[in-house]
Amino acid sequence: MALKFAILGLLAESSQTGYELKARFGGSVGYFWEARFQQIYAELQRLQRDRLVSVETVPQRGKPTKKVYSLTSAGEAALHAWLDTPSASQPTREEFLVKVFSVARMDPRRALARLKEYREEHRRRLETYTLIERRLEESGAVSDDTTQDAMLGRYLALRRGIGYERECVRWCNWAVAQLRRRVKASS
Amino acid sequence: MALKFAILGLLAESSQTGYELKARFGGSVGYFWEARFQQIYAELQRLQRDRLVSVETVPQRGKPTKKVYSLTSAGEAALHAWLDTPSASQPTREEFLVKVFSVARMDPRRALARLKEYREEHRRRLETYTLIERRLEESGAVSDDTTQDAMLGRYLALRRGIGYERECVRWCNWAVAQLRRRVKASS
DNA sequence: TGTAACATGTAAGTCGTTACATGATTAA
DNA sequence: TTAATCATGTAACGACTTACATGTTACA
Repeated sequence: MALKFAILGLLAESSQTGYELKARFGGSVGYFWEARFQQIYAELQRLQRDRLVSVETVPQRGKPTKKVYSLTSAGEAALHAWLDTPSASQPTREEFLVKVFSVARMDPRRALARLKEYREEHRRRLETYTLIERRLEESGAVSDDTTQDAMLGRYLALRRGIGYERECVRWCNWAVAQLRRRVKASS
Repeated sequence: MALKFAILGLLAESSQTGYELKARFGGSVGYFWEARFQQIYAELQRLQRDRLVSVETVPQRGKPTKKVYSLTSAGEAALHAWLDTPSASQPTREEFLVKVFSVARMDPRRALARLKEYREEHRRRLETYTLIERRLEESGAVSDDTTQDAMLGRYLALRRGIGYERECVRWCNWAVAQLRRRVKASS
């Protein structure tokens, strides 16, 4: 469901091809809902079948012919209806935490290594997000006080991403300390 | 993949039936990987086929016959191998944040209502988790300083859950303030 | 008499991943 | 000539959801 509406949401901003949508996913909704080309193309076909988007085939010189998708009024209505529906609480799925759950079965040194890898991954994400935030702020589009209408969703989502990654790294630091004690105790 | 090893991890603690596993999922790994009965039963059949678990059929009086599953040595080896494999970074999937991304398309008042529902959901979860933590601490099994070996994974995961929900609620509060300004501006 | 807890499944369908497949243009 | 960017797909498979299906005992 979410992919469908992530696409409709992006098409509401501007008509574009599947290829362009894939690129837009990175740097926007993609932080919270990734998708591969195959999935996007398949979804676009379904959306077209259901008349939520329309297509225009545009031949190009020097490049392959592309299909530009646009939101139809039915698509806009569907998007609005979905946005205004309370979200059913969805299960959290964090593979790494499933591993953490069995950490007592591991050699503490190796567990520590895995945990540090995880921390690095999230440190990098945090860095990326804060960089994007800085650029947005410098461009004057957003700030804590005033945010351009069109940027609001992007900004709110970005701040959530930053908060999430920051908290994640903080937990990692604490967990690393917990495991270090165990390494000492076992040596 | 994760479900498979979540089950193996629980069976490593003690042999049990699919029905019991489902119950154990709540209050433990279930915070980070939920599963329905159907999925657990199906997975157990696959694990049995692959000799990672063994089964004993136990007739009961007063209750239906049950199948008690145990980890085999092959199952233990598979669990350890998985635990010690670096986790590939997995995509985040948060449906609500996909909605947030399109918030500029909504009436601010309605957006505020949806956001508050989301906040309530996470407030409740936070409350549940902190209650569980308090009970664990009172039982003497865990603390910031010393944690029983068998409890370590449970405790680390729980603290992650608490951190996540707390940060989520904090973001909601900030986002509510942002939207409130928009409601005022539009009235 | 009904419902909650115990106990286990099948079948159909959706969502997502991995692998396979094609082909043009541009810049190094 | 090699890689990157643009551009779009199919097919097989695995993970997960929803709906359907069955039967016992204990307790209110």
